[in-house]
Amino acid sequence: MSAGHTAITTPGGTGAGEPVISCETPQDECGVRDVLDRLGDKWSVYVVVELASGVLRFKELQRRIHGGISQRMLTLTVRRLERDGLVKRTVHPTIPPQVEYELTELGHSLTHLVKSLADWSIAHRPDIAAAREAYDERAAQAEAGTAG
Amino acid sequence: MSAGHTAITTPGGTGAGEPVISCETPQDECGVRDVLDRLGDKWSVYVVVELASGVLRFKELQRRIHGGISQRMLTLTVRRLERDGLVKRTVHPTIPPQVEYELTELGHSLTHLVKSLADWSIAHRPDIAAAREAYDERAAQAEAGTAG
DNA sequence: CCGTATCCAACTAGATACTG
DNA sequence: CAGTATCTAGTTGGATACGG
Repeated sequence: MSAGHTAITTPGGTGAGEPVISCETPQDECGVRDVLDRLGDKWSVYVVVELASGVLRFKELQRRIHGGISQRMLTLTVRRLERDGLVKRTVHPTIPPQVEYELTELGHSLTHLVKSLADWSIAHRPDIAAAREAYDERAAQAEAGTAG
Repeated sequence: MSAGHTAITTPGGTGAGEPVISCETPQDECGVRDVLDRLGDKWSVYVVVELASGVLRFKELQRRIHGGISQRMLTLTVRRLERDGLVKRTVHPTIPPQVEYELTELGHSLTHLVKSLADWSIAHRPDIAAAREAYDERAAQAEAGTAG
């Protein structure tokens, strides 16, 4: 796991030991950008999550996500994931054609991260909601104060 | 850390114990979407990373990221982060004005996640690069085979 | 069934000019 | 210095029609 160009230090007196990400090439942000470019789009995470539980065919995958992903977007998404080696695509040359999707090992290793993300989100959702309310409140008041 | 509606199970014979994310409301993906909506844009992560090391003023922040974030985008980004309670904004009513940005506790707790993301990315970057090359190779060959 | 192609709407982001 | 406003370009995503 030799991280290479990532290091952790703890700033002054903040106490708890928050990680400070430092890298030789700050523009790359140590590669965080890479993962985010992969998962930051609208559907990739959904696909990974659904595939985490097993092999799925195209239509079935579409049905599960069915908050309503279009054929087009599902195709684009699985293609990208396949290209990145996160998803394996198996074509059975039957009639009608049958295509199965599953996570690769690499893809499975990602599910741990996704899990962390989910946990953090759930744990802090109330905090964020509160922060937003407070912010919007202040914004509204500032608006009122500025107007007139 | 009672996760609420996130659960881990291990599928059939895959072996290693990859997490399977399940939730009551699959459309929400257990809230993964939430974090990603926050970090998935082009600049948020950069800001969080830079702020992870300490307090920064607007201009300084812009300079550090300066792969080239515009004033506009930096403003929008820090505002969103502020609204979500990840960043604290302190205005010193001096002349010229001076505004300082720093991570809140909530923001700092996120840096751990970002770190994980970075680590994963760095660890698997070669795998992904290889997968891409292989994929593009295959695609090129398929192209050649189809043509003519 | 699985996918591609096309067209269109919405959003994100950059450049620039201007204000307090 | 910090921020807003405007205008424009690029990208993403959805609907639909069609092809293997």
